[in-house]
Amino acid sequence: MVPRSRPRRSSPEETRERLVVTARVVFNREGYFNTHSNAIAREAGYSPGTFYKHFDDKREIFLAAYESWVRDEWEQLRGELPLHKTTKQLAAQLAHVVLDHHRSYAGFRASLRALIVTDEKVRQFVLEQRAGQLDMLANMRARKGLAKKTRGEDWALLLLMERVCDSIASDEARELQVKESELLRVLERALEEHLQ
Amino acid sequence: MVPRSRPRRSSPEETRERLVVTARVVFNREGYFNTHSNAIAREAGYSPGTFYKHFDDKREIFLAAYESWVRDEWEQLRGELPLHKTTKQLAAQLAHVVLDHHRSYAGFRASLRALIVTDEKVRQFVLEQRAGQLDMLANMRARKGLAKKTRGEDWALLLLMERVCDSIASDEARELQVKESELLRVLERALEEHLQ
Amino acid sequence: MVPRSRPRRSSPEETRERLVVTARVVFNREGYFNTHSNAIAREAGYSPGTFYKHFDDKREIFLAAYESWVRDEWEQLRGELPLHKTTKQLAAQLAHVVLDHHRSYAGFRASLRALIVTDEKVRQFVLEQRAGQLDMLANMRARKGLAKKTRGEDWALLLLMERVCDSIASDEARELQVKESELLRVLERALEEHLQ
Amino acid sequence: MVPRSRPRRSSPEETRERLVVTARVVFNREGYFNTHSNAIAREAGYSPGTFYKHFDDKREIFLAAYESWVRDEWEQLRGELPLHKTTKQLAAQLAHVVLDHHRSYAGFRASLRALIVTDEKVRQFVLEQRAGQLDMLANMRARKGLAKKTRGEDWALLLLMERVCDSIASDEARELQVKESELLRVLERALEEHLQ
DNA sequence: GATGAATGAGCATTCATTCAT
DNA sequence: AATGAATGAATGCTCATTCAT
Repeated sequence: MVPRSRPRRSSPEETRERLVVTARVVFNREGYFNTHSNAIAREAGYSPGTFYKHFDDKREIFLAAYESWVRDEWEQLRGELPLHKTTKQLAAQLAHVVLDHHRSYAGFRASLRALIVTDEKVRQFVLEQRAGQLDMLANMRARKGLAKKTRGEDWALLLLMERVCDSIASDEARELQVKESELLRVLERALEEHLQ
Repeated sequence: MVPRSRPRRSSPEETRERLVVTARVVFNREGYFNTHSNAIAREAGYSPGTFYKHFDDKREIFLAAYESWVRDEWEQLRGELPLHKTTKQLAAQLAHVVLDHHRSYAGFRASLRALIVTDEKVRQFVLEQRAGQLDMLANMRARKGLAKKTRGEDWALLLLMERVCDSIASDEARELQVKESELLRVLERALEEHLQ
Repeated sequence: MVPRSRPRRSSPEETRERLVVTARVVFNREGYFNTHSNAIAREAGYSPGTFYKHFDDKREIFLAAYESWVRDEWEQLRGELPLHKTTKQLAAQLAHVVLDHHRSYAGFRASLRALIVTDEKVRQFVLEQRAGQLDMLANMRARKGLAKKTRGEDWALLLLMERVCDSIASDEARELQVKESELLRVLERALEEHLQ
Repeated sequence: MVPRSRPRRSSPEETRERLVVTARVVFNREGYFNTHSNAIAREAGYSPGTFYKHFDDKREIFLAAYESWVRDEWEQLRGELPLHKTTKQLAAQLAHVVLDHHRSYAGFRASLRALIVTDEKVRQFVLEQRAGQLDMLANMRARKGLAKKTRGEDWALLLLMERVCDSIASDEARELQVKESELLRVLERALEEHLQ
């Protein structure tokens, strides 16, 4: 809530970046529908006017925040891929990276799901990301000469990972007395089987 | 959009029921955050005042609508359980029932996910439903003398079903060129394995 | 500034009328661009929401106020026409009626002139009123069997009346040490000549 | 809309002049209330800061623009006075010059009328201009030994000219199917009679 | 002299909720 | 039981103006 210290005057790019970073935090904490453009600006240390210099509306900064989050995740995933030898290790690492990301963005992701239904632009944007993930998975298996899977099997794997990670990240699992370790093992096994 | 015809005066129960049924439709169509309490009242053929005679606020009718939807689903699931002999048939039927429900409530469910994060009451309510589902699954396996599974495995199965059905129901899968039949087969296989 | 007393609940028509009457007063006093929709509502004794129940925006109530003013003027003019015998008397009366109206709406009229340029809807609306006035003038002369005048001469007469009345009504004339009586005499003479 | 090319640094007088010239154009095109100070600066090729180095506020540059326009008109009128012999020719020329000016500033003038009511400084400034016009007219007749007219008659003449020219310049007359030539003839006749 | 990022008071508008009828 | 006019706090957004560079 306390305005971050910042230089009194900076480049538009820095300002925009600061706003996006703050938006990630605020959307995640409060949800899209409880977050007001003025609140993002204030928490980033700016006034309402500055927000509207950089974004037409709340939806626009939400998409920017989503993009920035997806970019982060992909970068980390790409970083992990070449590092590990055994399928088992790779599966464990991938599950770990994805879970880590979901942990930071559980609240953000919940709003995302609601927006997809309502907002055509968000829907399109997310679909593109998803298509990219599907293709990456297929390529990975192809490059490594692994067993064929249908696109449906790939998609179901991604959905399982997404939903299980959301469940852990949002504390839902814990409150249902479900052990995180059991869930992670399910994920790792599913990944392993897929990458065999 | 057109107000339904209704008797000018009726019992409180009928009025409440009419409002809940309308709310299911409207929330599903527009999402929670785009639905205005006056709009529900109007579409049900009542005035705003009547709405607030029956519900303290918008959240309350949302929960009532959710409850009514869950009740419907359970009734149908319970109806299917005794009817089928082979595990395979049962798995197929369960997947079918769940998918059917998700199809009618894709929009509703998206709002639900966003509300869970924001609204403690909604969160509690949903958690109770989920706990019930988990227990039912464990009981089912126990009654039939099936192989033991961890609670984590059960929960992962429910999450997979939920998320896959949402993906089909919201057209997400189709737009990603994923075949519904492939997804359904994944679901059925997972269910079968679980109920063996 | 003090909210007018009003029944706690009344018909939409009465509310709308009260808002329009207040708008006439406020627009006239403050000018269109200094008048805020909330201020109209407040001064009429209502809240902001009530304003937007009846009007989409400020422009809409401005047009309603203009229409109501024009209607008043026409009614009074029509009332005068049959009453007077000599052309001289008629001319004096018409000048008097028009001046009276301009006196109450000097401020309103100034905004009107600015809006005509900017706002196409206002422009169209005013043009229709003006066309009506021109036709009325021609008809009047025709019915009384008076000397023919060109449409340009008619229009120039109306413009003279309008502008002179505005000048008196806004105190502009007085501040330029121009005697109101001299201006009125010019008007009456121009009218007389026209109606001869 | 395109910023004019200009030297990176210039004298304060040149900068101010450039801003005023741009302001005339923009105010005329968009109206006072739709013109933003930043837009004037940008269109003149300067930044907002520079604007406020030269003008305390928007009103000040509006007055400067008005003054510059009045100065132009007077210069042209003074240029015409000595050139023509017959009263008829003079009347025609004066009408022509005034109409020409109104044609370029129809939009500007509409805002002016609205501001006069609201803004005391504008009101005073305009009144001074008007007083000057009245005096010039009286002097003209005196110098030429023409028939006496009351100040009211003079003022009515100026108002007629102003309003008729506005009506032509703003296309109002044309849209009412009033012929420009008929209006001009009315003006010329009124002027002639006045200068006889 | 010029910049332009930043400001923030202020206005337009919405919608969940109330209460007199 | 039902009405629906009215509410008003809350939010989105603008734009004249400032000031550190």
